[in-house]
Amino acid sequence: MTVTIRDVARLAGVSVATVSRVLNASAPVRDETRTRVLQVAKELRFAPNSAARSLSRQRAGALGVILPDLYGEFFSELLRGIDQEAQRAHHSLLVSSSHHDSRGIGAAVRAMRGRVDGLMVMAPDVSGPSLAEVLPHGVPTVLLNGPEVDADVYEITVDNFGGARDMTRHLIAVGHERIAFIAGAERNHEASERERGYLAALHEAGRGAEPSLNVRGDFTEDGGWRGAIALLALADRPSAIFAANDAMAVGALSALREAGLSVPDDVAVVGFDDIPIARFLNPPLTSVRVGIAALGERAASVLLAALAERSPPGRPPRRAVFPAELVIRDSCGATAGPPRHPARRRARSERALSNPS
Amino acid sequence: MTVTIRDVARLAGVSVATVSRVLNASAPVRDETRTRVLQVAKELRFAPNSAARSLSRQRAGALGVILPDLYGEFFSELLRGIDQEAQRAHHSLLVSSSHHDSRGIGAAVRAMRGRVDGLMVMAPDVSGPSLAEVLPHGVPTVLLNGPEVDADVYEITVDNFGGARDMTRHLIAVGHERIAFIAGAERNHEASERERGYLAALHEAGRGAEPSLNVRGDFTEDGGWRGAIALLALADRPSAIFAANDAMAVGALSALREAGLSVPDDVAVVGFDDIPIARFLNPPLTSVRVGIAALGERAASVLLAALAERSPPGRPPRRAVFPAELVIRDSCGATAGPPRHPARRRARSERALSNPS
DNA sequence: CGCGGTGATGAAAACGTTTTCACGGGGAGA
DNA sequence: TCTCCCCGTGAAAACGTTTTCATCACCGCG
Repeated sequence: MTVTIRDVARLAGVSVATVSRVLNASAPVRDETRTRVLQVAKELRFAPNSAARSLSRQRAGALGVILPDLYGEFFSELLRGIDQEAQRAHHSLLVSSSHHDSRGIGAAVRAMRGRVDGLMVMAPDVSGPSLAEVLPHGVPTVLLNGPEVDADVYEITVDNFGGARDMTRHLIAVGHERIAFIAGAERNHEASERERGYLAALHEAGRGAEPSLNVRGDFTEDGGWRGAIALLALADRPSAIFAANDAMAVGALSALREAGLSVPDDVAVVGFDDIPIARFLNPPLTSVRVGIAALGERAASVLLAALAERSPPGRPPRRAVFPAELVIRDSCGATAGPPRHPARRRARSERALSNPS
Repeated sequence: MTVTIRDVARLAGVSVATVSRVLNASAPVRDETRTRVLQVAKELRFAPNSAARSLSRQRAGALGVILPDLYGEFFSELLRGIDQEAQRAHHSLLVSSSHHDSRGIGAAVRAMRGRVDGLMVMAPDVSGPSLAEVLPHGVPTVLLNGPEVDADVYEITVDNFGGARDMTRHLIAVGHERIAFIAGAERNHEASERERGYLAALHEAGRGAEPSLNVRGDFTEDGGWRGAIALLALADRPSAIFAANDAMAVGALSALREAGLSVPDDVAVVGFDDIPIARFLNPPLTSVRVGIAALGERAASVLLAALAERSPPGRPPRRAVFPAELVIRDSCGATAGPPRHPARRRARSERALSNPS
C-alpha cells in the first residue's frame, strides 16, 4: 500500500542501507548510485516513516507542548514563538491543551512518550509537588511560568511579581488613591504572584489593602467584565482597575463603557501581558509587557540546547526569569489627551519604561 | 536507560506478549497475572513508546494540523476546537504553522508521514493545483477554507462569499452610501471570496464599486490600521468600513479613534470572523460569525470519522460549507444609543440574524 | 473415555528505519 | 610486490511494540 524504503531499494537495484545513506547523506555513495536512488525516490514520492525513524535513531525530532488552555491571544503567541524556534531546528511540535490538574498533565506526558525528545509544560494551576510527581524521568523538560518544582527540569518564568508591583507603583505615582485589582484564577501560580506584587506595592506605599477592592477573576474577558461590574457597584468606586491579565482588562473596558464611564477620565484600567491587541484597544491599554512569543522562543531554544548536548542527566537545572516591563499607553491616564497626529502619538505612547527591579 | 516492556515482563515473570495484553486489555489474562503486571508497571513508571506502538499497529493515534500562521485569536480558536475533538477521541495533535507556499506545506506534510493518521490543512494562500501536488496519498485529509482542490480530500469551508455579501447588504440597508472595504491578503482564497461577496452586494444594489474605496490589507491589525488611515485621507470619506476580518477591524477602530472620529457616529466599522474579543471591543464590533472553534471541531470529527471506517480510498470526498451569520452589535450604528442597563443591552445587541443565503 | 473448544500463556514474526559489521577492490606507501 | 587503509556496498541486527501462531491444560459434552 504505502511505499517504503524497500520499494525504493528494489527499484533502484540497491540495498536499503544504501537508500538510507543517500537520503540522509550519512555516508559516501557513488554519484551514479545516488542519482538513481534519488530519481526512484522522487518517482515513488517516497517519504520516510517518521515513527520507524524515531524508533531506530533514539530520537523523535519533535517537541511536546502541554498547556493549560488554548483560549485567547496569549497562548497563540506563546505557541507561535515556540513553533518558530522549533521549525528553525527542524523539529515538529506536539501540542496538548486543557490540562489543569496533575492527572491530566500526567496523561498527556505519557501519551507523548516516544513521540517527543523534550517537553515544555505550562501548568500554573498545579502545585509544585504534584507536578513533580507526573513529570517524566529522562526527558528534558522546560517548565513555563509555573511554581518552583523539585525535579530535574529547566524553569522559565516571567517576573510576575515585579511586573505587578511596578504597575501598581506606577498607578500610585500617577496619583490614584483607590486602586482595585481583578485577580486571576484561584490556586494559579501566576495569578497569586501578580496579586502579591500588587499588595507589595500598596504596602510599601504605606497603604492597607482594602479587601473589597480585590475581586477574584479567572483570566477571561468575561471574568474581567464581571469583576469590573462588581467594583462599580461599590459605594466608593475605585479610580483605577488593575486587571491581572489583558483579557480581563478587555472585559473591564467593555463593562465600563456599558456603564457609560470614560477610560481613563473616570476610571483608569491597566492589564498584564501586553498581548498584541492591547495597543489597538480603545483606549490603548497600559500593560506589563511580557514578550510572550519571545518567551516561547526562549523555552524552545533552551530545550533544543539541552537536547543537543546529549543530556548529561545530573546537571543542575537552571531557573531563568524573564523581565516584565511597563508599557504606558492611554488607558491609565498617564499620557496626554486625545491626539491630533496619530503617527507621532503612537510613537510617544509606546515608550516602554524599563523595569527597575 | 529508559524502561521498556521487556523490563516489565522480566520483573513480572511473564512474556512481553502478556504485558502487552494486560496494558491494552486486548485478550483475557489471569487475574493474578494482571495485577502483578500492573503492579510492576506502576513501580517502574512504565509508559509505552508511542513510536514503536505506531509502527506496530499501523496507526499513530495523532492528527496533523498545518496552518498558514499562528498569529491572532482566529488560529488559537481553531486549534482549540480541533484539540478538543481530538482529545475526546484520545488523539494527539501535531501542529505546524507559517506555511504560506506549497513548498513549505509539502515539507510539513512529509515530516508528518508516519506520525499522524490524518491531516488538516489550512492553506488559503495556495492555489488548488499546486496544493494538490503536495498533498499526501493514502492519508485522509481535510482541507480548511481553501480553494476547491482536485484530490481525494474532504473540504470544509466557511461561507465567505455569503457572509460578506450579507454584511454589505446590511450596511446598505442601514443607509450607508459610501461603503469601503479593507481586503485581505492578495492571492488569499478567503480574502478574494469575501471581496467577491462585498462586490456582489454592491452590484445587486445597483451601485458601482468605487476602486478608491477598496484598499488592500493583510489580515493583521496593522494592515487594518493602515487601510483605515488611507481611507480617511480620501477627499470623500466613506461612511462605513468593512474590514475583511476582525483583526483588521480592530486596527481600523484604533485608527479612527486616533483621528478623533467616533464609531459608529462618524464612521461605521464592521468585521468578519467574530473572534471572541469582538463583543468586548469599544464599541462592540458588528461582525460575521464563523464559529471558529466549531469549525475546528467539525474538521477534526470529519477526519476521525474517516479514520474510523478504515478509509475506503475510492470514496468521493465531500465538500461542506459552514454558514456565516451576521452578528449586529454597536459598531455599525444599527443598534440604539449608549446603554443604561448593561445586562439587558448585551442581550439585545447580541441577537444574531440568520443568514438567508 | 475421547474430543473439541477455550482460556492462559510464550515464542517469534512483523512494522520501517538506521546503523553496525563484514567484505571486496582498489589505490598508496614501503 | 605486499600491506594497509579507505571507499562503496550489502546483510543483518537493532529499536519497542503488537499480533499471530503454537502449546498446553482443562472442562464439558457426547
